[in-house]
Amino acid sequence: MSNLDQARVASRSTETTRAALIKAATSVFAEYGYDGGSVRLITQRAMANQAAVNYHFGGKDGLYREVLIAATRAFEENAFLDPEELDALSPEDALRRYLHQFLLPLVKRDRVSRFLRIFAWESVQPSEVFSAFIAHSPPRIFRLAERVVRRFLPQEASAETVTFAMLWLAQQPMFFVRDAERLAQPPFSLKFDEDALERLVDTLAGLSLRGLAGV
Amino acid sequence: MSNLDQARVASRSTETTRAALIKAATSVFAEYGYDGGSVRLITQRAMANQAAVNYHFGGKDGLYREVLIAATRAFEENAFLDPEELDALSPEDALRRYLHQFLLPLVKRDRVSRFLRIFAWESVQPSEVFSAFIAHSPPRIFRLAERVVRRFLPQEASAETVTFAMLWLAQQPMFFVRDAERLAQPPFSLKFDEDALERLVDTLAGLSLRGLAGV
DNA sequence: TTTCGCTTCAAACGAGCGTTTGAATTTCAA
DNA sequence: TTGAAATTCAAACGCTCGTTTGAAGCGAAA
Repeated sequence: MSNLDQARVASRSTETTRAALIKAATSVFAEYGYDGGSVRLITQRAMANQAAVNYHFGGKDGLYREVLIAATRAFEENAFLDPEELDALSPEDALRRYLHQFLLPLVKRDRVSRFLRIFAWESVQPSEVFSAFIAHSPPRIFRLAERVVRRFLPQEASAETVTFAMLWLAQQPMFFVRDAERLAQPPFSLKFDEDALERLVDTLAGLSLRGLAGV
Repeated sequence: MSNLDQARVASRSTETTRAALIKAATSVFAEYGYDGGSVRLITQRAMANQAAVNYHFGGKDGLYREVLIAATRAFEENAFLDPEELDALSPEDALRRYLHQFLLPLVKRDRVSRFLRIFAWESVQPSEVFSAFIAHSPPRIFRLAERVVRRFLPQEASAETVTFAMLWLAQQPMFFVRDAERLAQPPFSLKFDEDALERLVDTLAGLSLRGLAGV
């Protein structure tokens, strides 16, 4: 009908506003978390009206859901890290690849970095939206980590041991990404350029592979 | 003067109110962080008047500062973990002791657990009060972790490597303590009783000592 | 050009926040 | 017992929050 056609044509400016809001919301939620990120700041950065959030997404929670969908899509992109790509590598290389990929946000301040930071917020301040969102599909970072640790652990390892090891590995890069800004200041004063990132990957891979005693 | 005497004597009921406020503030800030924890909820739990916070502590930030002081005192207590106690143990036992001590909050829902959770909040949402508080004295958990890793690393290890390894170790127990509630729910469903805690210490100690390849 | 949805907009609403106020109450030396 | 200082209290202030409202702007079909 003409209604639909109108909607489709008019959706060009609609999509502009929607996309600007999602982009602004991603950066705001990454900075301040879901509760701390205000609709006023989001619409200000998106150069949109405050009411636009409710008009296009039904409310703040609807906008956040769209951000999470975009984040999931970004992680699922094969360009980020393909599960089968991990299987093709040796266990050691798979581990290094995993660490490197999830530490990349330290030097590339891109969308993925902001998505990881949103996940970090959720680990301290879980929102209902996020809980419902991941209820039936654990975040990819955990599935990839499990795939890596299973390459190392013996077949007879208990499910609990696998889970412990998986969480142990998964949170290692998340910590450095989440706390990067704090670590950049005294008393740590860690500045992450590309060389420092490589050294960090080396150190973490060494620790994870052989432990403290093997460094 | 009589003024001072009065103040000293009257301070009995004053101390009651102050202590109740600090205790309530500790649990509220542990649950909701500094920004998310409201003065109204704190005074409600302490069964005190809202204005009491400003009267006794000058404001919300003053109360938070007192909580951080109490937290520091709790960590500095030798009963928690004595740095020299670590040196008396073998490197392996020092590592196990360190992990066990910082994972204890998983089964003991005590004050220390709440203080650790406040630190977790600060790693995502740093408050000015906290930043000023730790500016010239890094939290004990990091100093202890450095002491442990130095037992393992070779003398010629670079300062950066020591820092990487120290952070790597320090954040391992913090993760499990911080995310305990989330890990208790699907898809992980980890319930931490005392036996599970021992198994977790075993697993983490094994991973940290010998790495994934040595499990 | 008129008409009709879709979208934008400024303004306001109600709720929660930290803080202030000034009076009421308690405490204790004199 | 009296009087002054310390403490408590209910109420209100000013602010930010997410959301709602109704009018204005807009583009395309008629």
